[in-house]
Formats: sequence, C-alpha cells, structure tokens
Amino acid sequence: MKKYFYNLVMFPYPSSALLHIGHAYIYSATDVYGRYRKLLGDDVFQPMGFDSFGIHAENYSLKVGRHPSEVVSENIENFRKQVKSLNTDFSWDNEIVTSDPSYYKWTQWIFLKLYEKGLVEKKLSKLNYCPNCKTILSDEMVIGGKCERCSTVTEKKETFQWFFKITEYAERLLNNLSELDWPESVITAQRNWIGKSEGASITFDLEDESGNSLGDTVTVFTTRPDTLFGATFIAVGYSHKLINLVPEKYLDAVNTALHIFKSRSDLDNDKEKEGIFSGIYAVNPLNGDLIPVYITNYVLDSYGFGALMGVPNHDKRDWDFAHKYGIRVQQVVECEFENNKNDVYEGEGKLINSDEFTGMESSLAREKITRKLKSIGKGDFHTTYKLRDWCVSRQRYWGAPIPIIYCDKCGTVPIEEKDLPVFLPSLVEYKPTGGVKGPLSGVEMFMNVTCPKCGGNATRESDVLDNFVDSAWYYLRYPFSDNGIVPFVKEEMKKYFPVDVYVGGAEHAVLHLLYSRFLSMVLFDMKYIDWEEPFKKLRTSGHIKNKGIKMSKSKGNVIIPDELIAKYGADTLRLYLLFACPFGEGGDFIEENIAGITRFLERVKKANELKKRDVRIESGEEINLFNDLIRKISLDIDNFKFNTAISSMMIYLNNLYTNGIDEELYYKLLTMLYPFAPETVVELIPEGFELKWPKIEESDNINLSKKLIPVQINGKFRFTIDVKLIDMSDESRVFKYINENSKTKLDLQNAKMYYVKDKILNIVL
RNA sequence: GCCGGGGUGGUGAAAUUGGCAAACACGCUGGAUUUAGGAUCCAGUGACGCAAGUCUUGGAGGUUCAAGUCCUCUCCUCGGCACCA
Repeated sequence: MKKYFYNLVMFPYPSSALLHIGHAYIYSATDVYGRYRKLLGDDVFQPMGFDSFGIHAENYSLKVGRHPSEVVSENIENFRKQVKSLNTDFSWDNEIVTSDPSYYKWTQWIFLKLYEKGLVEKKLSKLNYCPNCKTILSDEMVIGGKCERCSTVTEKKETFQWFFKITEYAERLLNNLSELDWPESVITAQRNWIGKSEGASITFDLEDESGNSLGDTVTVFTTRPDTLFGATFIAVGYSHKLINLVPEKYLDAVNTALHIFKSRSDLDNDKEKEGIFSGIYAVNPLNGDLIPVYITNYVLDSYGFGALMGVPNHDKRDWDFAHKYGIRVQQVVECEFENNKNDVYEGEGKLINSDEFTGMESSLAREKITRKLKSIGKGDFHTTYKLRDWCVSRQRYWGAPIPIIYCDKCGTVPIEEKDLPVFLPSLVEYKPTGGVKGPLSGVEMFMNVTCPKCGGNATRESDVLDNFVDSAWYYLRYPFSDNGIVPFVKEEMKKYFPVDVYVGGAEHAVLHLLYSRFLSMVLFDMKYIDWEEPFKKLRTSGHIKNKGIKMSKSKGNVIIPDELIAKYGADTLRLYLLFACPFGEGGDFIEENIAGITRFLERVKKANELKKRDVRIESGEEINLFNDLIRKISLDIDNFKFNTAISSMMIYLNNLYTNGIDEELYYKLLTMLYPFAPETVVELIPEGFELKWPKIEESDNINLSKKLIPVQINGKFRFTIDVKLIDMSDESRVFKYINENSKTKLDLQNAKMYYVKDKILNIVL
C-alpha cells in the first residue's frame, strides 16, 4: 500500500465575505509544494475545508446582522471559488465544514472521549468580560487589558467553566518538541508557553505579631531555595486564603487596600507593585527568622502556590518592593563582582550568612537546602508550569453544544454516543447575553431533556465548545469526511497519516498547534491513532503587508486577490507572491513589481515559438548547468525557498535566450515551472507530454576542461585563474603564473599562498 | 522586562553556511523600434572618482590568510509573551 503524501494547509475561518491576499499566499505555497510532490511521483492528498464555527464567524454575522449559518455558507461559497480561481489543486471531495452536524458530531465525540478518560472537568474560573459588548472574551481577545473590539477596559467574572486538562500533558508536550521538524521560533514559543520551572516548595508556619501561632501555614514556590536565608518578606495575591487570618487590628487597612487592588484590571501590566502588611509573620523553617507577610496586587494566584518569598538582595522585583516598603535586605550569595550593597545580584555564587550552608555553591545549596526542608517536612522539590488548563466553554451561540446533561438525581451526565450529535438549534436571538450563560440557556426546546440514565427531567449544558476544539482535530477527518458511522477508520489511516507537511501562519505557533498536539496525544493514549505527534514537519509563512502595515479589517487595508487575478492572471499572482519575499518572513505587497513576473511568463511563452531541436552545446557546460538547476530548484522547493527557485528559473530562461532555446531543455524547464504556473505550462506543452520532475543522471555530470577560481591578493579579489592550467601543488609555479598574468608586478619573495581546492586562492604579501 | 525574527543599493531582495557582496526582479538613465504613447529589444545602474583606484552589509571592537556570515559590546526595528517568583 502506497502512502499518500499528506500536504496540509491551515484551513480558513469564514469571518469575512472574501479571502485576502495572505490566504492566497499560503495556499499558493502549499499548492506549489503539492504539485511538486506529484511530479516527483507521489500520490498527493491535499484537502481543504472551513473552520466555520466560533467567535470570528459569529462576530461577522453580528456585524452584518444576519444569521451565522446564512453568512457562513455564503462566505464558504465565495472562499471556495476564490481558492479554485488561484489555480490550486485541492481534493474538494474531502471538504469539511466544522459547523456542519456531520463534523461537529465528532467534535462532541472527542469531548466525550476526553471526559471518559478523566481529562475534562468543570471548575470555577475567572473570565474576561467586556461591560460594553456585554460578552465574555477569551484571553486572546483582550489586548493590554482592553476589549479587542471596543477598547473598553475588561473586567473579571468568576464562573464555572469546562476545562480540558492539558496540564497533565505538559511534560510530554515539552519533551516531544525536540523531535519535530518545525521552525525554531515556533518550538521556542511553545517551550515558553509551557514554561517549565524547576525549584522547590517551601512551607512557612504563621504567627501573629505577639508570636502566637495562627495554626496555619503558607507555601511558596521558588526556583532559588538557595536564597532562603535572604528571604525578608512573603508576598501573596489578594485572593489568597491567608487573608482570612488577618488580625483584627489590621483588617481595616487591609480591606481598604484590597478594594483598590480588586478594582483594577488584572491585565494592566504597567501597574505599580503595591502591597500591604497583613499583620502576619512567617517563620523561616531553617533559622526561625520572622518574615512579614504582605498582601499584594501583583502575585498571581494561578502560578505556583499563589505566594512567593521575597529575597530583595537577589531579585530585582523583590528589591523594588522591599525599598518601597522599607523591608530589610539580607545578602546571602557572594557576588563574584565588586559587590556594592546597593546592588541586586541575581547570579549564582558562594553562600554567605546561611548557617550550615555558608560557603556552598548556589547550585549545590539548592539541592541541600531542599533536602533539609524535605527532611523536616517543610518543603520539597517542585516543578511548575505556566501552562494552564484549556478552557473550552464559551457562553456563545455559534459553536458545538457541549454534550452534557444535568440531572437532579444523577448529576452531570455525558450524552451517549448514539445520541450524537447534539444539534445546535437555529435561533433568532443568538446575540451573546453578557451573562454567565450563553444564548442557548434561554431556549426551552433545547434545554429540557430527559436524563439518559434515569429518564427523569434534566437540563442541557448551554455552553458551546471553543472554536479551537473544532480545529484541533480537523486534519484527522478529511480522509473520512463522508463517513457517518465513525470519525475515522484506524486501518485506513496508515494510508494518510502522519501529515507529511503542514503549512500555515506563524500566529498559530502556540494555541492551535499546541491543542492539536494535545488531542493527538490523548487519541494516541486511547489507541485511536498510532502516532503522538500530528505534524512532524511544519512550515510557517510570514505576513503579506500593505505599505509595511499588517492587513486587518479594522484598518481597512485588506487586499483581495480577485481583482489581481482578473488583471494579471492567477499564475502571475502565485509567482509574484512567492517571488516577492522569503516565504517564512513575508513582506510588502508591491503591485508595481508584478511587472517582472508578467514579463517572465511572456518570455516563457515566446520561447515556445523560438525553440529548436538540438541547440544544446555539447561542451558539457550546458548539461552541468541544467543539472545544477534541477538540484537548486528541488532543494529550494523542499526548503520552501520559492523566491530563489523562481529566480533560478529566470536566470536559466535568460541563458536560453542567449545561447539558443533547445526544445528538450525548454520542456524540462517548463516542467519545473509547472508547480508555480500550472495554467501557463499546460498551454505550452504538447498534448500527451508527461510531466515528470527531471532527474539528474550522474553520468551527465561532465568533467569540464576549465575551472575558474577567484584570486585574492591580501584578501582582496583581483582576478580569476583557470586551475586546470596550473599545478596548484607547486607554489613557485603558481607564483610564476600569477606574476605573468597580473597587471601589476607583485613582490612574491615572502608571499604566502592559501589555496582552498577549487574554491579560492589567496596570496598574502 | 523576557523570548524570537530582522537591519545589505533608490526599492523587493540574493549570497552554495567563513571563500569574487549586491544574483534575480522593480525602478531609473541612455539607445533602437514607434507618428506618438504603450509594449518590446540592447546597454548601463552600490557610493566616491575623468581614471587607475578607494570605500561599502546599523555602529564600535575582536578572531582569521579570508567575516554580511563567528565572538564581545552597542543602537534601531518588527513579532510573540508579559508581574511566571
């Protein structure tokens, strides 16, 4: 069984009437690659679909004031036409639309599978809320603490949400990164996003100012347990449970401060670090020092244990806080540089002022101190991650209903597989309500059900699934798009998977690509699929910009490919986009520059009339040149370096014009141009001509009688010589030849010669 | 603040990874063709210089026979994350 070459591109979301030039860019690149693989003899599987559920499509629908299902199908119709008009070769038979019940039935199935595996939970969570739009916002829709759409400062609302426990996979998601053929920047972004930190947990007993035990403790996470003896304050967030222990005397002051802290947005990153002494002291477990506890506006309750130990002398942020509130500073690590008492030293070194650990190196002390803490039950080694669980609840209309039922008797009951899909009802009122429940909650027909377990009255979950769930598994569905019985067929998957190359925008470096990896791992663990990593090879594109500015609907600078195709032709547009800039970097769209491509294609066509049989010069140079061209273009396409592949073809065409256009070489050139400009090439090749990527025959490599290399004098290029004419191993003969052929007389008495075989000759006088 | 791209002619950009910097293309200049415009073709086009030549990859040092490429410091810019203890 021959495996398909699975050539995948990120599918679009129909959140506008038309695709823009950026889509055309990515699809052109994908299509070039797919057609190239086809010419190499691969069976290429290159599907396309539409990510039509979610807030993007819904917002568009709200904007134009028409129902999402209506605008989505219209937009898809347009998109489909546009993609086809780009001369692309997608497998439309496998098209999927994520808002179609035949698709979202299986999205719901995936939710149930995760539920079955214990990877789904409902928990209390703070959500971003825009009081102006009256809607819950996802993190990515909050820019600098403000609503992306209306720039209103957002608030936090606390409510129960469904989560996928992606944090349980943090370590695997991190470790597998090393085996992926992905852009380094994307791997780094994921690594940072997962944000693994190794350190220690340290538990402090709590006392009041009179030294009475409060019968409770506070635990902190630190990456620097070696600096424990320098801890002079403890900081906790304003939601920390320790607030309940604040002594009477301090309550008023603390409450006033809390009120101020809470009134500000959590996402305002520029806010100054502030805190208030809680009246509580923590006892350093190793030396009994009393450390004041501060309640602050900057400690995150969702990271580590929601509390930290402040070591002002060895942490800049702690230093700033300590100085603002007059907190003692204690040095515990010797600085290898001139240590000014007024400086923070965040590096490592020998410990000082640390009892039995004094004199130890930081790295060793970290381990020893943690072990000591562990032995007295006051701490342990601890690893923490920045990665949070994935909130998949959306209080919106346009998404896959979460397949859960609430029964008074049986509690939370998952829908049975046979009852899928849970159809999304067609609503007239689908606007987000702004409450903690989405629009579905008001639809009795939808909400009221009988419990599948006991048959009693029950209610449906009214949240819908995050759009990222739809797109985290879509690539698995393409080969089975019309299978109504199962989501995918394991035996047949071998023929398609894994995906050979995945192409898309770098903006999905973290969320989409991380979620897809996560679901893939889960399905692997549940033995539905045979591989952990869905996309071994990833290539990301840069952005096509308009006068240096990223295109966006709000800026009104979006370029639509349609009129460009009408004006210049799809082949020309494809070539232009790929020639204009390196694929991974992107660049400005400069219409003026299209002229170069138009000329190139005209010359390609004109060459068809000028071509002759056997014009080829049999010196060997022509053949070597063509072999080099095949090698260069193949390598470039494999590396997604389309711009230089195209320029190589231009150079070669210019060369053909100069030396006479040999029919055979011309057709081979056309073959290599075919992935880029299929329409043009098909018109030029004779009927019945088989398009097959040209092969390099080793016997074709002709040993030339000439080999010119550059000669440098003192590192500066002067002229070239033919190394076939001189015995390069004999220095005196080389010097003699150089002197005879140099324009100026050179004093080669004490000259030294550096010769890199067949590359360069440098003479140093 | 941290992480990651990037900085090369008038412009978009190349440079086989340390070996002739500026390929290819746009634009521009001159010429041919044309009633004219457009299109096409030929020649030229990093800077300075009449020239021979000298200088040139954001800036300053360094390593090397040889640096756009490696090292140290520094400035600017775009993108991502952002109080992560």
